[in-house]
Amino acid sequence: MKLSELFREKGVQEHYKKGQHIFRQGDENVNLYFVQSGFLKAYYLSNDGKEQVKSFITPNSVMGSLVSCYAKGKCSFSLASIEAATLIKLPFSYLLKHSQENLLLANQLQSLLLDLAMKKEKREYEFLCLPAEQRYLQLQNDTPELFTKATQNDIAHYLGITHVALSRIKKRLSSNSSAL
Amino acid sequence: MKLSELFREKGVQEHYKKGQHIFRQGDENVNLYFVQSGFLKAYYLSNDGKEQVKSFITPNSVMGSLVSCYAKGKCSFSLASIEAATLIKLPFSYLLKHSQENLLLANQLQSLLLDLAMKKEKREYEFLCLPAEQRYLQLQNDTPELFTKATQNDIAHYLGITHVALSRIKKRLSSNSSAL
DNA sequence: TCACTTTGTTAACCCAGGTTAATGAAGGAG
DNA sequence: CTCCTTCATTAACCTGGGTTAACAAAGTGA
Repeated sequence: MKLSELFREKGVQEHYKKGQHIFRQGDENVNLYFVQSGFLKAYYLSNDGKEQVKSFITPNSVMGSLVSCYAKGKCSFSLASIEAATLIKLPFSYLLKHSQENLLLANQLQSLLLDLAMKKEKREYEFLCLPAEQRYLQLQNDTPELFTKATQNDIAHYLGITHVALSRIKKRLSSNSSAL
Repeated sequence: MKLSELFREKGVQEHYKKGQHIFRQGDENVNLYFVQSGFLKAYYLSNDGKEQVKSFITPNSVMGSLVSCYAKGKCSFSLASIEAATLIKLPFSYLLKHSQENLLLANQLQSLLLDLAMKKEKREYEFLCLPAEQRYLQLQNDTPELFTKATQNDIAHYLGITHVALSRIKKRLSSNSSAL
């Protein structure tokens, strides 16, 4: 059995309107979600009530709170749709159980996790080694489609800055490039 | 077969002196390392030659460059010992191959990856949502033993700041606490 | 149509942290 | 012991980004 089959056969399709939440920080949510269509953002609310964007989620990816799914904690972030979305919901335990008796599935979960780990490693690198301006350029390069869907505010919070700082960066970049 | 057995039976023990490198950024290194003893740091050299610490590695953990092991790229960071260390080296492909036919091993690799993913998620959260001072306090809380082994410089670079800024933070904290 | 909300830009002011450099303490190596 | 290197602290100066607020543009709804 393949992962996609498991989602198709055992998962439940759900529709979300723009701006709706799939789950909220503090919830217990033990599901994985496969994104069929739409556009999501995962974000943290910090202690002082400020929003910081953990990641944007595009179609054909799998999303969920590992801490809640796997470590039986509460979701450390919220998941909401930026664009009307269709998801397939599947309890993580279901996948875990099947992966304990099905090698193909176990290996698919493995490569999912390996890809996730490498993505997170990249983000860690960017926060450690690149200034905000460079992170902005990287993002433009890596996922240009994001700029048509997310607000400047969300993009800034993904980069770890405010929308005011992002606006300044854009101005700086445009004046530099025109000066060349 | 368990993961620990695989390391014990198929791995090669290696000894490193303080300050020695296990691999360097740009190398191809397809091994996983199990840390028997010692203390390591993984660090990036950014374009302008500055060092940033990706992570500290304590005994009983497994370390390696996923990008090099799994994605067949070059190591994106260097791995060096801070304290004399004994490691067991095992090609990642070996683990991957066996995990494709051995469920127990596949599930152990899985939980290794899940733990890694959660650790990285925590770090991402800290960079996004916490100021340097808070990150410092967290680190003190999470791994106090680190402060006896790593230099202020390494700790600062792990926090994403310079050792000068770290010194200022410490001063700020000590004067605040004495004022209470 | 007009009112209201959301979004993006810009300015003014402030502060945390970067940079550079001086100083001192600690620890080898000879 | 002396020299030299590594490590930590501190000061002076500068800059990028946070904060607040004003303003304009673009939706959105009644």
